[in-house]
Amino acid sequence: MKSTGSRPGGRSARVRQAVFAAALALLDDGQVEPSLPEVAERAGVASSSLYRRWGSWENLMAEALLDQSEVNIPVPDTGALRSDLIEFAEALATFLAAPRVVGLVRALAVVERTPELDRARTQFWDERFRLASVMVERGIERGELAADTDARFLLEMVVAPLHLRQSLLGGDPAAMIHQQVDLILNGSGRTQ
Amino acid sequence: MKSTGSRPGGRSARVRQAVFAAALALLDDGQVEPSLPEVAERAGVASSSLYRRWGSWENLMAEALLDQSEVNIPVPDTGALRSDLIEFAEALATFLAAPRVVGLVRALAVVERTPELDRARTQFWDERFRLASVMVERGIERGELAADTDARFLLEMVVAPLHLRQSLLGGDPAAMIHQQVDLILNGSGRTQ
DNA sequence: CCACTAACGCAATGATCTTTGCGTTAGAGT
DNA sequence: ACTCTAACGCAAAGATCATTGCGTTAGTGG
Repeated sequence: MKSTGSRPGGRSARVRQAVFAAALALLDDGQVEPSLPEVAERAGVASSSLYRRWGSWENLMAEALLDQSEVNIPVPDTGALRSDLIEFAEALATFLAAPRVVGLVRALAVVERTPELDRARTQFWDERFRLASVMVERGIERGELAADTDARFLLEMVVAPLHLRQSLLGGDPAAMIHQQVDLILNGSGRTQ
Repeated sequence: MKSTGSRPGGRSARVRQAVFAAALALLDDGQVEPSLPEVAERAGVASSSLYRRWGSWENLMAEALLDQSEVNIPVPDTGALRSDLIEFAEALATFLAAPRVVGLVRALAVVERTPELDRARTQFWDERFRLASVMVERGIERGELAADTDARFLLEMVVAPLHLRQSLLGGDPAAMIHQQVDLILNGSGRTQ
């Protein structure tokens, strides 16, 4: 049979990668929301292909996001939870200020809410929180936190203020990291 | 003399209000970033007037934001800081889910950063945190918090996770409000 | 009440985006 | 190797955005 399946191999894959690379490169150049024709030209493909495939910049970004897994913060292991969280938060603050990441986050915030995209976004964030959770787990093993500590919640408390400042308030996210981590650890019913 | 001054009265003021109302109405309809012609048509004015006056959707939003002060969360006074913060956070969570607010927040997050907009945004947030600070001040007066408590920081810790879930993560912001407030108060070196 | 003019509306223009038909190309299946 | 077809490129057509010149309107100041 000829199959009814899609065709993700070969040429399509090359176009896909070229487009993602071009899109991210435009973000790096400071472009906040490039048009599809701009992306197409930079990628060396026809803009009609982009319109047919993604339809909009937001949809393209959402896919590029899930594709490029280089969107990661290194998880430190300094031997103590407090310094781990501070180091992680500082790396995150720097990371969030990069043009590419600003563009990604904006796109994520604006993209149309479809069931597929919701699943993609959930998967994206779950994965990142899962990676960061090892810091909390090590903290629990060292006895710095109660065994039933909600790692996801704790990490949300760490990253949320950084995101808020970066995307809305506009201040310096890094300025309050120590204050934050101290508050969170102090309030997390630490055992020591 | 004939003066060189501007002319903010009468007709101009009517156009201004009509445009702001139309812009917010479009946000209510789910439009994230309406074009100036769209706003103009809804407002019943010529689009050329919008281009001359504001030049872009971003500039228009900045002015509309500062003009429409109806963007406020009622500040509760229940007699205890914990219940004040919980009530406030729950109202905020509901508020953030309203289409108009989703639009405003998205617009604020997506808008290009110009010096004017930075000032407008800073003023906007300063004013809102100032209003909410009375909760913290009353808490200090009641002896629930240390006198040198950083009200702005504490409030950022309250609102940040709600914003994060609403605009990025996608979960239910209200689900963790108690957990949040307990953590924050517990970690704020409360005196009781 | 009259003169002045900032701000407006209208309409033409050019730029850019978006859609669409059609022929072509290059992987996929046999 | 050969066939099939999804996805692509090209280019035309239409839609929308953005700019600009010019006449008109309605507050402003005397």
